Amino acid sequence: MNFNDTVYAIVRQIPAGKVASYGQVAALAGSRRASRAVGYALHRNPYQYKVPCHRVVFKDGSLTAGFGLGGKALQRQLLEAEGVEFTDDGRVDMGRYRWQTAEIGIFIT
DNA sequence: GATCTGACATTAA
DNA sequence: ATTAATGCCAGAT
Repeated sequence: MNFNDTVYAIVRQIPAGKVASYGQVAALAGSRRASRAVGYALHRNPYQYKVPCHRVVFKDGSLTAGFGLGGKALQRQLLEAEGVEFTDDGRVDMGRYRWQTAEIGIFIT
C-alpha cells in the first residue's frame, strides 16, 4: 500500500461529524511526522467524493489555510453541516469532535 | 536523476 | 509560552 493510498483509506473512514488531524492520519499511515505528506496528498488528489478532506484539520482544530476553493469558509460550512461545533476562534472543538481511531480499530493493510 | 516545494507535526532552544 | 529547525512523502521542475 502506498502512503498516498493509505492516507485516502484512512481519511475515508472518518465518520461524519468528526474531524481528524493530519498528524493523526499520518500516524495511522505509518509515520507520525509524515503529516506534511498527508496534507499534500490530499491537496493534489481531488478525491473529494471519496476523501472528505474537510474533515481533516490541524492538530489544534484550526482549518486548512489553503483548502481548494472557498478555503476555510467552505470547510467550516461543510463541518457545520455535519454537526461539528466551532469555537469563536473558528476552530473545531477537538475535545468533542476529534475522531477516535479506536472506535473503528482501523488497521490499514 | 537531483532538487525544491508543499493542506503539518514534533523536538529543541 | 514562543520561535527556529528538522523530518516526513509524493509530485513538479
